[in-house]
Amino acid sequence: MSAPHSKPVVTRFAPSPTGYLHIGGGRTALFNWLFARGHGGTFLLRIEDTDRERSTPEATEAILRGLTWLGLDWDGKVVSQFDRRDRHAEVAREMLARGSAYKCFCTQEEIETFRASAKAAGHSTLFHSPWRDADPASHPDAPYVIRMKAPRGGETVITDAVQGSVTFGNDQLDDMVCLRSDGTPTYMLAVVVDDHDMGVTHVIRGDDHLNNAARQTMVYQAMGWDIPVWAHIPLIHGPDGKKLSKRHGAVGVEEYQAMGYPAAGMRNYLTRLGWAHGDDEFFTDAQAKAWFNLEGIGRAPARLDFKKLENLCGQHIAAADDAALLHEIQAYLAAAGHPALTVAQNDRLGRALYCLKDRAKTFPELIEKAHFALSTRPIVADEAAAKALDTVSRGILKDLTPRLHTAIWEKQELETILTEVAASHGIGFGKMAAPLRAGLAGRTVTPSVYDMMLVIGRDETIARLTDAAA
RNA sequence: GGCCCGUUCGUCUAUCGGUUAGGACACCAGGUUUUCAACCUGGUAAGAGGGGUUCGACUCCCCUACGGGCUGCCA
Repeated sequence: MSAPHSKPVVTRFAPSPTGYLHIGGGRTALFNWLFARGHGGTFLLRIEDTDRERSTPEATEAILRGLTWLGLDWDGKVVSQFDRRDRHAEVAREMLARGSAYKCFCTQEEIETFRASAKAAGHSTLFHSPWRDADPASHPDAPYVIRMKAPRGGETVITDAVQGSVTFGNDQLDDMVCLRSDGTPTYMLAVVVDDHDMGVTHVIRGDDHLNNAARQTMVYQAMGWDIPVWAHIPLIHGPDGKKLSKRHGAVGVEEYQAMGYPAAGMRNYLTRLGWAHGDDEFFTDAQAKAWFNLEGIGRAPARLDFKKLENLCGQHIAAADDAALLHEIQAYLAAAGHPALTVAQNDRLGRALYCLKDRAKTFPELIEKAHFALSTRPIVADEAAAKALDTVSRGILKDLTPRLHTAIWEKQELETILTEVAASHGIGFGKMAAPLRAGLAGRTVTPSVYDMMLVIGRDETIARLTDAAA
């Protein structure tokens, strides 16, 4: 870490709106959010839309939706980088006035030609503009870009909270373009101006920007601005260790919602991926905020492990508050394109959650096990369940139903009755559970038969069992 | 090509010169059980390779290998 910052923490997430919110971007946002929230700081959101060709409002919407689903709330208004282009141009001119930048009249064709031949000859492709030290009197009346006048000798050192001290020889850094020939700013300039103007104290971003940090440092120095604390975090890789791409399956954050992972589980998993706090694996948001620090971030890229994600999600579902869980399930259903629950289904699912949430790792799994609560008569047994409803079993059910009419509808009593009925037929309760499941749920995989009976109630239980026994 | 970063069980990681290298997920075996899930017990499994420095290296330095990133008037 560099000099201690006594200023309040300000972090930001700055995606470019060229597609959905990538899972790696989601984690970057999460880290920034956790760091800000854990330090009583501010978390800002800036859309880097200076590339007009590739930026779309749809992508911005998708990114906002992804962040919202993940539960990452930002402070203040979303900043559009493009809206700040006049300010960026102003800074470029200021650099020009200070002599730390210059006008370059080379055309893109010239530069491309140079790079192609340099590459072919095996030389460095760093471009050295002949206009760097040209007399302004010789400037033609033609389009130009404003380039940073980067120091030629010496080295630039960046101090990174994750990567440590990283040194770049200045001969490796060329005079980057700050203002394009059409007057629009480049990312390299805009990111520095915006981070400065927005008061960003900690830049936590992917380590694909590590090299850029050296270039950006030069802009800070040229303008005499304070350099933020850098924290370049490794990218997330696919299960095979390769760069995460579409062929690995889900890359967009919203896909994870559609697959039925609870947001709290995603946050926990993503936080733990590439960051550690001793041996802690399962933790709440409050704990994550309190514990998260830059020192705990690893330096190697981490691979996505869906098994572990599921395990953590299962724990979060089990720990969730019923009402909140119900809301999230409804949102999942909508995101996955499933029909919404009816009022009756919603009511019964809400009452069934207590016996469902301990046995599901994802929402699809929970919904599957909630089949008994979401269905109405007649309950149609699936193939496996139907096998449990043979003649003998139906006879037992017929024997059972009359006794349920007068039973006290609570677990203890039901247990007593079912055990007695089973015993009277010379079988253990285990043998009786299968036909009960088939009759009550039409499935072989369900919650406890007692829980199902309690959730759907006496009348429905008797009706379903009577149906099954017929 | 040049520059930069990385490398501990299959996976995520702990360790910040001295540990029988720990935990979690996954996996295997056994137990429990009302299906599933859960739970209990036990087990397999790691410092990329090679040089140094040191009384002592996973830990510090160098080289190699492998992986990744940057090298744009993209971000």
